[in-house]
Amino acid sequence: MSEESRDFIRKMVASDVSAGVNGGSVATRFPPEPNGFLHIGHAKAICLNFGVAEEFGGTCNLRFDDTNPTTEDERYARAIEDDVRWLGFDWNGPSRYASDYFERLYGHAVQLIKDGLAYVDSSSEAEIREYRGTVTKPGRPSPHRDRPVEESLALFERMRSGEFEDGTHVLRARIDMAAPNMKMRDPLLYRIRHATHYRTGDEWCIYPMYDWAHPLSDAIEGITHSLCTLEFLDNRTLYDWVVDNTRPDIESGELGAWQPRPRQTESARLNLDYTVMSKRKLAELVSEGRVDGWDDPRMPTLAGLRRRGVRPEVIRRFCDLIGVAKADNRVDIGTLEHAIRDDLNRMAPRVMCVLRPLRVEIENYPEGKTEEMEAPYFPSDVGVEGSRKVPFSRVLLIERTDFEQDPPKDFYRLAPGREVRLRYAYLITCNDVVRDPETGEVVELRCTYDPETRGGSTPDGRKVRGTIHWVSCEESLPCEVRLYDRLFSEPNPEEAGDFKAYLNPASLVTERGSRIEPSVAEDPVGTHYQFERLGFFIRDSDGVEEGRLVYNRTVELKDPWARRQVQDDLRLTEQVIVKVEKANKEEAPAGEDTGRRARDEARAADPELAARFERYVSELGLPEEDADLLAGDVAVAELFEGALAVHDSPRGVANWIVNELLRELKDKEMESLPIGGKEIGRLVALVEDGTISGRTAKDVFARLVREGGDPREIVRAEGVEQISDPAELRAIVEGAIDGHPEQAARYRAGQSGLLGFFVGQVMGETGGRANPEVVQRLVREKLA
RNA sequence: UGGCCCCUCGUCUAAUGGCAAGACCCCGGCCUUUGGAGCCGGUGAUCCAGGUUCGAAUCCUGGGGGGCCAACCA
Repeated sequence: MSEESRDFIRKMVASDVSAGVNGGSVATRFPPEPNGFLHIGHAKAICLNFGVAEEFGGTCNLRFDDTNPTTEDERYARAIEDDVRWLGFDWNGPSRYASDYFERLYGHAVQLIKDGLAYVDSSSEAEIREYRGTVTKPGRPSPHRDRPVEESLALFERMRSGEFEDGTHVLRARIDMAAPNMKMRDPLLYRIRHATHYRTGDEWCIYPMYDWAHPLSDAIEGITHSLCTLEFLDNRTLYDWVVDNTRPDIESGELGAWQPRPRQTESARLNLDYTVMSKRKLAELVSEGRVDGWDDPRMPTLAGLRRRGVRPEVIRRFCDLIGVAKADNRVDIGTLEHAIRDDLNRMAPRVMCVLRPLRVEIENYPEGKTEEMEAPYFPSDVGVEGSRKVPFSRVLLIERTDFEQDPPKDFYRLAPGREVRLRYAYLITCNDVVRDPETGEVVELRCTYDPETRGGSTPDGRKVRGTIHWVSCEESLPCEVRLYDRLFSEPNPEEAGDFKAYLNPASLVTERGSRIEPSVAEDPVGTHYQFERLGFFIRDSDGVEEGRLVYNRTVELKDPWARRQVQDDLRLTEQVIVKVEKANKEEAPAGEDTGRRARDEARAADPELAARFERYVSELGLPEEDADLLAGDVAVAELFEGALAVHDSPRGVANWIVNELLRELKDKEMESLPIGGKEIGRLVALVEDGTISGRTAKDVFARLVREGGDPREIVRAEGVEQISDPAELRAIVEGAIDGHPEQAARYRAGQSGLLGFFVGQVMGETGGRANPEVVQRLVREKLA
């Protein structure tokens, strides 16, 4: 990961480390549920978790989140371990299992009941749903919500001992049935499930839910940074609740005293064009036989990608390329393909294979003669040494698509009367075309070769544009070639209804009559090749027992000619459409201002607030919008008036409160701020009388919010008074200009946006003390 | 009583309030015994409207658009 542009997670971890949070240690975890195979979306999570641990000298655990006995299986756990190792990562210590913590989790639950924070609910599933309310309707308390602690304790114990049927009781956290965040409406912690767990067998018949098991597992393992995907955002509040309401030693000690204290951070999951990433949907494709197992080369699973011929370093590189952020995304499959080609181009030896053979007889080449043509494994620009011999004889096979009876414009392969180069061999000219008398299909070409061009060179210097691949009819080996393409024909198959309706019928085309040069005969399964002019391929495990050769296409070569043939370049038309749509997009009608409505209601309920609003507009002359914000909340209004008491500048003070203070109040209460109106007033006064620059004021404000104090004192102590004297600034301005001659030239050439660049330089140089207006004038003068 | 998150070239990701950058894709050109690779160049973006500021992709307000949450799944 490059120094200069780190993603927001790495920035956060870096800042935690340097601030000494958790003693500066970093511990992450990758927590899959063993209920399916890992896919490339998991690879993104793996690269993130292991990558962060590596880069900050921390550790990363592998933990199986196996709290649902009905879906999980040992074979998935082993396959996941294999996949993580294959990707090139090694986890900290042994694999961990949430199921190893069942006893401890149970103990924490018992304590939670004792603390009055959980209860056994004996409602039915339907009742619980009913009582939970909806996103717009608050929930109602369950009739069992106030069950005595002893009763819940006894019931919970009996749940564990197996006395109850599935679904008869659950353990719930007692939080808030009316919480706007649905996750906080008394979430379920345990359910009864009489099922055999693949690890704990029949030892348990109650199983913890994700929201209970996950934060506690993190806390138990000493995880510092619990990284997950965006859909768990709402769960974070509950995550923190669990951590804050449990104790490391269960019964004694301080609530939430976990050390380190794990923090959850969410980032966007990966979506890839032309495939699906949901485990459920992938499982469906497998179970319905739409694909040939989890490792079908069309699957986005790591097992599938591996069999397709994608190397682990490619997947890591791909994860690097796509980055980590919070915006929903859908990554172009081309980015993956680029990474694959980039890798294979450098490591895959070139060989020749003819997919759909067309017979070519060289009429002037002696019958029975065979020559060995020397063919390098890599083109010179790759720089890898090595070569093999390719047998050449009178009867050859070339690609059917490399011949055209009536060649289109710019076609420079074989056609009647045309000459092409056979790669590493001779130049040949097509003299005659033999057709099937019945069907008229071309079955054979009659050609002559130029003996002077052995190896493909032209001693006379003539230019031959076309070079095609070939094999000897006699010496080549029969093989099967599987041409894989994207699984779906739609970029986003999940978008509309039944994703299976968009399965690409041509996602696998099998060529059974292909022929390959003999040099590959003994190569093991998993050998990568570039079949010249066709793409990258890998030898598949199928057929080895019978000695058959089977190859999977990993990815095609970039092929502008083929692209041109496929007239409708989808991406291009899509681009045009998007642009047109953008241009035609009408201004949407404005909706209701819900914030304003809330504040209007507050004023309707509080005549004094309403009076303030009126006064701000009529007496103070504030714009209605500002007055609305200032007089929408009593605390804000009082702070405003407190500021006015020390500095009577309604507009200036209002601007500072509206634009700066309101930001601080977004996730904080007014009471928690160490400053009041007086400080704001004094700060604004310092700006308005020119004592400090606006920029310095923001620094001072940030400090005020952090630690309080008197702005005047801070300014004096720090010596950050504004510098407005041109004489004092001139040297600094000149220094900035002389230090950046290139920018100066560009500015003089008309790039006036660079004015800000120079002002920024001077501001930085002076620690924000320079008067920017003066600086701006000086820069203009100097560069005029 | 709904809450929360997100919005930068076609795509993905950068950018202390101070030069909108990189990669993929696409388009030219050079080179070429792969219509590959490589090299050189190019097109192309801050969702919108107000506000704050000397200066806004970034801060404030509002609007628009997208996403997540109402499993005894994770």
